[in-house]
Amino acid sequence: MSTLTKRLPAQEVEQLQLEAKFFRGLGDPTRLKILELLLERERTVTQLVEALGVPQGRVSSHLACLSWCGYVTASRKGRHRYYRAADKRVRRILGLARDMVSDNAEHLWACTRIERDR
Amino acid sequence: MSTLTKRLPAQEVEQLQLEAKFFRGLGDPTRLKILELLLERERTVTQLVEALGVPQGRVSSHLACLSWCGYVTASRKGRHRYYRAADKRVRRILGLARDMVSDNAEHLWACTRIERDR
DNA sequence: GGGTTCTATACGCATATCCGTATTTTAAGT
DNA sequence: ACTTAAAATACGGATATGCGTATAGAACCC
Repeated sequence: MSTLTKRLPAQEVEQLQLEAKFFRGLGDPTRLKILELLLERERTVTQLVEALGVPQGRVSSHLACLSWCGYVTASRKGRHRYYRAADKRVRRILGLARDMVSDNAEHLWACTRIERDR
Repeated sequence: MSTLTKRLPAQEVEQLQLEAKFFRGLGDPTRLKILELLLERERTVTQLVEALGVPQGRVSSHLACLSWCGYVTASRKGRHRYYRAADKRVRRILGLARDMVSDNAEHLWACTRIERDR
């Protein structure tokens, strides 16, 4: 349980937890790359595996995560399952982040305090 | 080392790691609340401690993290140190996220796959 | 039904990250 | 210089999360 409930209404804390979870959905390089690829065009799991060189099971897991968070949607076509970026807002968020990161790259790179490298 | 280097140039992987780290900076409810408070107006650590009911050391740690990531800036005034949100883009990112989350709250809430509750 | 292809899930391990508590550092005020 | 308020950092413990590997499920074809 979050310590925040000490001062904030439970409902607001829940909302904050959801948003935090949402952002953690973007907190992994592989998921970011997947999203980038899906912003170009829809793709199957197998195509992503090929493009990324990451084991299939892991790609599926990451897609599940992205899907729960609402970043991607999927549809079946025959034997395959096509994934695509869910929303224009996904592109906007990634764009803003990329902007801010490039304004701040060295600084961010040096950060070893709470977030370590991965 | 990320498995991504198997297919992607090291430089691109570094960029993705930075962006992921950047988003993880927003992946905590307390930090989100701090940002929200700092979007209203600048505040000192002590004021944030009071508003949040969170121990001072932890607030400082979270601020350090937010600062490394470029979400907040600080300046001294007398004995105090005032923190403020760094950038209009911070507000935009949080706004977009809040939108997407509210469109997807139940779904996101139910996600227990990769991201668990905290 | 059996086989094949594509995708999703499970499990154990290693590490990242958050928390509680205590301590150190910084700088203002006297 | 000494005191004190304000803020930053340190450390151990607990949990979350990503990875590797293996396995299960689903849809299609014969």
